[in-house]
Amino acid sequence: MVTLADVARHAGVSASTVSYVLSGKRSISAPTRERIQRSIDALGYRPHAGARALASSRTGILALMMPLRTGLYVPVMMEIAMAVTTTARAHGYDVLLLTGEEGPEAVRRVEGSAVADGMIVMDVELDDPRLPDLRAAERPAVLIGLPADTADITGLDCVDLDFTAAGARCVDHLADLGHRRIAVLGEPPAIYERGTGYAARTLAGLREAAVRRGVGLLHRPVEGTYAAVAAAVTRVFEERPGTTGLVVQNEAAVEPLLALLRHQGRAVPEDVSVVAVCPDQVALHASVPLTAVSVPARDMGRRAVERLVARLAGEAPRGTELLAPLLTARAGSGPAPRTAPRTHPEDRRGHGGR
Amino acid sequence: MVTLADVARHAGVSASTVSYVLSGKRSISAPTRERIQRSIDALGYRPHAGARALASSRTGILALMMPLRTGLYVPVMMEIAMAVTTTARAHGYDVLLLTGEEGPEAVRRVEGSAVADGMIVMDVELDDPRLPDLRAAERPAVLIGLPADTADITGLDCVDLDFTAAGARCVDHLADLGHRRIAVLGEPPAIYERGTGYAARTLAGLREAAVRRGVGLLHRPVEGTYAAVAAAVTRVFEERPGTTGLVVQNEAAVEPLLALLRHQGRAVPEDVSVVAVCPDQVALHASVPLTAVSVPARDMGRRAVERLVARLAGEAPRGTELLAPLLTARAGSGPAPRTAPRTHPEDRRGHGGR
DNA sequence: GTGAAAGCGCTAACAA
DNA sequence: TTGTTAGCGCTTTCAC
Repeated sequence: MVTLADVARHAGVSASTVSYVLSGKRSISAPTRERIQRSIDALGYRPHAGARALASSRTGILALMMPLRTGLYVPVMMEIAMAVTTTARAHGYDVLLLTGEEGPEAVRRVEGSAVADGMIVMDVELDDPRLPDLRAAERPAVLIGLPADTADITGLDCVDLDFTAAGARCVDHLADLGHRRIAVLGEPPAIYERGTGYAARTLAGLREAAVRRGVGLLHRPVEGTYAAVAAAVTRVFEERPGTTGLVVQNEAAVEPLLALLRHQGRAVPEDVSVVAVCPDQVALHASVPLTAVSVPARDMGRRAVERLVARLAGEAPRGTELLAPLLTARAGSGPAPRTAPRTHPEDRRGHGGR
Repeated sequence: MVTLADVARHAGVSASTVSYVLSGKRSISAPTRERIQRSIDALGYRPHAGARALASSRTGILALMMPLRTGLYVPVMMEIAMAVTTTARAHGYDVLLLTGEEGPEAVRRVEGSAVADGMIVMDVELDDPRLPDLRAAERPAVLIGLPADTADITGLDCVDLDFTAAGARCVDHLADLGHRRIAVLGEPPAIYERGTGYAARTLAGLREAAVRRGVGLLHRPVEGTYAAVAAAVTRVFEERPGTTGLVVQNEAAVEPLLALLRHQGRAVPEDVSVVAVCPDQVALHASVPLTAVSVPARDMGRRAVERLVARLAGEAPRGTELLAPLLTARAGSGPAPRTAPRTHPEDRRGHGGR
């Protein structure tokens, strides 16, 4: 293995000079620097990560804590992870992958063994058990998601989509189009029960806007299966026959929903408008391109890294950063039908796949 | 920060004794070991990862190189990554996430800077540019996927599903049910062009079995959009009207396909049988539970880590391990219809969503 | 602008 | 069974 000492000898300088060429923390004369650089290239030298970590107490690694028990549809998580990784690389960092299931222990492990310089935590719950350890930690952490308490005050650093505004935006869009009765197909019940912040905040935004705009709102958590979606939608139309607007926040439910509406003979958007809260790609590739508030997974991952790197450089103060929701109108939504939609004979038949 | 020396002082022993308690590489008397353990707990000591890496030249980290440019549907990649991470943890390793886009340079970086003890490489292409560096590396690597040349001979270590057998299994299943004309909806053209091994191997298996069983086989690469699937399927039924068996190897195409068949009035499995090559979860949660050869993502990740860990322990020789395909029959496939399916008026209409 | 040298915290011979 | 000690390869003060 080629060491820094080898490079120094080859270039006829001292070890410290080589080190300073690498770190740029000292001005080096051009000739010396070039000579050293040639030696580095000639010998194929790479600094030993462990030695560097020991001497400088900086590892060049960011830990990313990612949920393990995501269900079937995980593009958002994946996109965040990849954005984190590429952004980190762009700043000279590598990414260590931790599973959320390790819980607070993983936080302590990273902190105690100095295996990473800081961490990014995904899938934050309203009352997350990792928060105490994250607050106590020396190393900076950035959360993707918001816990229940006001993050600013408690010294945490958060990045997230403004889901409250996103929910409101969906209702406003439909209300602007003349829809008076809206139903929401939400994430599976387990997500709400677990205390996942984004789901609760979206719902709050939906409700606030519904009250403000004077439109009726029905909320149904659903599993992402065809049968579950069919059951929920059928009930909605039975209980609120005049429903013409649908909001979906459940990636797995999007295609089942569209298939079902087609099956029931409800045209989108002529009879029913559908607005989704999901990644742009999902909305775009659906069998009917959907109007959607996009979940900017890439931006979230990127911003989280940028904040963390800034903190490591001693720059930024901590705080909460909410990304503004962006609604893109597509074929899935249109003006509310002027007359109540005709009765659908399918409403009385059973649905749910086969 | 608590160091090993602090623990030694607190317990009244030498540093090496503490080190040996931690590593278990030396027998320590019970009283001493317990006393030291109490000191460790009392002080909350954690070994410094960098110091350990420097002194022992072992980092306790496995690098995982993962494709970045996976399309929309990535459950398989995600599941492998998570299986790798949890299995690695179970063996005392952490996982460093690298993007495949870094290419051979990432391999050199890991090798040169000793940031990980070994690596796992996903998304291996038939003639992968990373192979030379992987072969030259001191540190062991395990590939998930097979390159073109016989891996055993060239000293690489591979884990993968036996996709050739998987393809054959699909055709055999349909042939056993009496189907005589089979069409394959494959991955997007780019996947084949890129030289991704699994797609080519599956196709080889499909073709071999088709010849062996004397059934007709049509192969169509498709993008995972409703429009693309609709176009491909419509063409298939026009060109081979008697087609009653469909094999899908394209996660994104599964739901569009089922929706389209429903739309065309082709009952599954009465008119058309559908067999998929995909993760069990995808097959199970489809709007029609599909007969499928499951891609055992979890097992692949687990086995890759186990092999790598064995190599790091100096045990195992390198070689290729192909996991046997397992076909699970579900509602999506049934006996071939005895008469040719009726003509579908939809065949003459245009499809493709909206 | 450059060099010398003292660690960083741990492991693993070598000694006892 | 335990202790002593020499590094591991790099960073960074201090000195010139």
